[in-house]
Amino acid sequence: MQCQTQNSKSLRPKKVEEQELLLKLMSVLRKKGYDGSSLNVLAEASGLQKASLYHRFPGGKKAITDAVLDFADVWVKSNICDPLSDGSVNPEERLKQVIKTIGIDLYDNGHEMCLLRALSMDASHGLFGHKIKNSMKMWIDAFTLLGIDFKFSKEIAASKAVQVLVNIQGGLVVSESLGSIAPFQATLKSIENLYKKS
Amino acid sequence: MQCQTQNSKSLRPKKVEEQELLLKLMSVLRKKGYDGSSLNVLAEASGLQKASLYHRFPGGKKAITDAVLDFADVWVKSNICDPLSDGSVNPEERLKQVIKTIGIDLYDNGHEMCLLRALSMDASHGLFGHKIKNSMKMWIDAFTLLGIDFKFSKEIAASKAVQVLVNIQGGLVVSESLGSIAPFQATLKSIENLYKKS
DNA sequence: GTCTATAGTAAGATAGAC
DNA sequence: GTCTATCTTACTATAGAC
Repeated sequence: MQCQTQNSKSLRPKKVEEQELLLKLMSVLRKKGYDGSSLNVLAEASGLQKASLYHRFPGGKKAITDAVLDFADVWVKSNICDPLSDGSVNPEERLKQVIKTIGIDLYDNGHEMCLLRALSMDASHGLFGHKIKNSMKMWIDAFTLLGIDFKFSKEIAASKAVQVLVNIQGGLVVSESLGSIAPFQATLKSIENLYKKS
Repeated sequence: MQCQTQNSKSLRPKKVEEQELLLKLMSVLRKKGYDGSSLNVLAEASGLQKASLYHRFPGGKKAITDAVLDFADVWVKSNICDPLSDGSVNPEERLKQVIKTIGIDLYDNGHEMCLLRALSMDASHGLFGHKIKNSMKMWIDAFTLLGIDFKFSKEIAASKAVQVLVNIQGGLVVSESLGSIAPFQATLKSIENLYKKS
């Protein structure tokens, strides 16, 4: 996910960095969804012109969204999934840290939307349904492994993992609808309780 | 919500019933969201031409969506909120029946989307945010009253009501992402457990 | 109340200069 | 690699006949 090809000389128009470009494009897709993210909007947000976006992503809007989905997957794997199964930390601490990452870095305390949900409407679900499903599975598998480390059975761990995702997604939707981050915050708290041994 | 004005004579082109018209329009908005619901699509789904839709809804797409949101509110009030506070039935039975209504009639076992969520993206949130907030509050207030009938404190009842909405919304999102109704079904079950006294 | 036809605008996408 | 300019299509919205 770094810039691999930088022309050695003649850097007049200066290539926009892939990573920050994808971040800007992702920001638009999260807010506006697929149908609402026109190339005009994507171009303005990225600082490039439409034709430049087509040069970077010859497949147009679909290719942009594919790249953003892959970029998000890499981020989630390294910031959520991998920390969740880091054997050098105890499960309680892992969960606590990851919930913090989810709340702050990923969703900005409930102010940011979920990319997968933003792409869940008819048109984009048809185009990216398979990737969305795999990304969601990645989350659930990671939390299932955590549940097993908590000594829950495989079945209980899988059930709790689904509940985690339901709580995150539902908390985001309700918070946005009400215009208050309180439901999302309460929901993150309740996820910790899901794994409390009692 | 019935047809109030039917021309006594000369019913050549036959007016399309308001109720079934709104149902067809709502179906499109739920699936495709605001940006994805073009007037061409809305016209085709409704069986009317674009110009006829403008005649019925002079404000265009925004007016259509406003009418659909009002229509949905009436449905939810009479099929969800009112039954939840029906004093002639005990709270346990009320909850059971309403969960059945939510699961089957409203969301078709998790196959149908939530209208409020479908309208939650940037553009439509800006236009209908106030109505979305009020509709969501209506749900929460109704479940809060139910919790009070269950003898929970006002605060606990309000907290449980939010959890109900979080579970419904989250269950729908996760079910759609995974392409399986199981998470939504499990989520509805867990709502009943929220009100189990023990 | 519904229709066909059309105006005006914004969309996705490409060609070619620098 | 980025840009301006342009093509074609789809969109919102309106005019006017039946």
